[in-house]
Parts: sequence; C-alpha cells; structure tokens
Amino acid sequence: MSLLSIGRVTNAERQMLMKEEKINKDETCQPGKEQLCPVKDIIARFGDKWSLHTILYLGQNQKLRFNELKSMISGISQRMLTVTLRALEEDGLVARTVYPEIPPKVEYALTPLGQSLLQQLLKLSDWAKLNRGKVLEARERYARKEGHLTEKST
Amino acid sequence: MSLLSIGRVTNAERQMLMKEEKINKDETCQPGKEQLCPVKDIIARFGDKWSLHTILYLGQNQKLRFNELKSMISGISQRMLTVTLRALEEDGLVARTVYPEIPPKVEYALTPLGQSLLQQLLKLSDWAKLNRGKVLEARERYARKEGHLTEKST
DNA sequence: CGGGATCCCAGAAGATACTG
DNA sequence: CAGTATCTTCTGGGATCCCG
Repeated sequence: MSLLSIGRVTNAERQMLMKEEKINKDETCQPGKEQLCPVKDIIARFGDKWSLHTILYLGQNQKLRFNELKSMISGISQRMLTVTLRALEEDGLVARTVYPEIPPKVEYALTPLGQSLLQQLLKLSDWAKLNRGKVLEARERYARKEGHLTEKST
Repeated sequence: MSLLSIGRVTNAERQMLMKEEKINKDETCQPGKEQLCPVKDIIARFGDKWSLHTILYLGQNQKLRFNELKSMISGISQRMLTVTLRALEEDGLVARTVYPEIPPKVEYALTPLGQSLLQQLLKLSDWAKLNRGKVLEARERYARKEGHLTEKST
C-alpha cells in the first residue's frame, strides 16, 4: 500500500476502477483502467491548477529557488507549490537540488524529460493561441443562443 | 454575501465573468488572472475527468448519440456526460444536433475545431506513449527514495 | 430518450502556525 | 529559507428524482 498511497495518482479513479471492470482493449482511452491511457496520465500531470505555470516558469529560467517560484506564480500558496513541485519531481520532470546551507537553499529545474514535455506544451500553446479566437466566438455564440432560449432574467 | 443564491448557480456566473474578461497579451502565462493564458484555458477544456474521453470517442465515430456515448465511456453518469458535452459545445468543439422526434434523438459530433484539437491531443498522446516508461521509472525511483527516508512503517 | 434540478460528499486547494 | 502539519473552505462530480 505504500506505493499506492503516495497519492497524486488521482484516488478518485481508483474508486472508479473498483466498480467498473469491463475493459476493452481498444487503442483509445479505456476508462476503468488504472492508467487509462498514457495521455490521460500525462495530462493529469499538468492539467491541475498549478503545474502548468510551474513548468512554464521553470522553462523560462534554468533554475529557480522555492521563493522565486512562489513570487512568480502569484496566488499560489507555499503548500500548493510544494505539492506541485513534489509531483513534478516524482514524475521526473523537475529536479530538486538541496544546498545544505544555513539558511537552506533549494533550486528547481526542469529535467530533460521535463523540457521535452515543455516543448509539447508550447506546441499546444501555439494551437491555443491560434484557435482562441474561434473558441471565444463559439462561447459568445453559445451565450447568446442560451440567452434567447431562457430569456427569463434581463 | 451569498444570501439566497448559493449552490451551483454561482458557478455558472463565475464562468460568465471569465468569458467577459479577455486579456493577456503576454506570451507566457500570467497568473493572477482568471484565465491565465490560452493554454491554460484550452487545457481546462480537456483536463477534467471526462472531456478527454468524450473527445476521443467522438473522434473515432463521426456521430454518436447520447446513450451511445454514455455506454462507451464506462463510469460516466448522465449528468457528467451532459455537463461535459455542454462545455465542449459551448467552446465550439462539439456540435449538437437535435432531431425533434419522439422519442428524442440527439447526435453529437466533433466540429472542425474539435477535430483540430483532437489532432493535438493525439500528438500529446504520442509523446505520452513515448515517455511513459521514463515517467514510471522516475516514480519508482522516487518511491524508493522516499521509502528509505521514512522507513518507519513496514 | 435525453436531459434538468437537487442533494450530498470526498478530495482539492486555501489559510495559518510551527520548525530545522 | 523552505518547507511540514493542521484546520477550514470550496468544488467537482456521483446519486437520485423528475420532466417533455
């Protein structure tokens, strides 16, 4: 249970897999599987609230200390930064270097694997920038459509 | 503050605010803002529990009815499927076609924009498949390191 | 059949205090 | 400085009932 309890790996999904046992062997994501598919697994690594920011900032700076990151990622709490960094470190995306000094000094940096992921995220970013307009349009369109359908409050 | 309208209504309103507020001219993610950067915004669209599955299944089948999707995505509840589909529809990634019949018939399909996103997700999937081994290794390594540091129980 | 509206809970995230 | 521990709050999403 030591391996399982290290958390991070969405515990919610373990519940799910408890009750769902029918699994096909399709190429696509099959829910009910521990690691549904690699994508889902990887997405979970930066899909949370802070990981993406952490990765991007570490991508721009070779090294960053804990409080440097904390001040860059405005709004993050020390706890969440710790949790986020631990998760990234656990997956080998971020390297943590401790300098046994007083006061303590800890530096974080992307590993090669982390930089590799960063590249993918940047590609995704390109797509996002390219298509943000369309998405925003769609949202407005949807909002208006909703509006005239449920014109209760105005 | 919240005298009468608690619950999920406030949720919808918060999203409305997010939509109105369009900002961010920096290339990188600027935290502290509601919708940090396009990437974050896009990731939020498939980073949740069910959107990815929905997109992938819709990617494999040109059209799918509500209950077809529901049975394919094992574990999903009708509510979450509805919510997920609505969100995707709102962003213009999924098209919803209602046939005014009895009993009702509704078909869902990826829009061109949705298919475009699907391509990105598949690329991400490639990266994930390619690097999953490394990630798993890193996790084991981390688990062992943790183990000998806190070898208190078992 | 395809949802909408409610209720409710576990787990995620925030705030605060303490420590090596 | 860089955390850890603890408490509280918030929110995603599951279960259920109902409706056109």
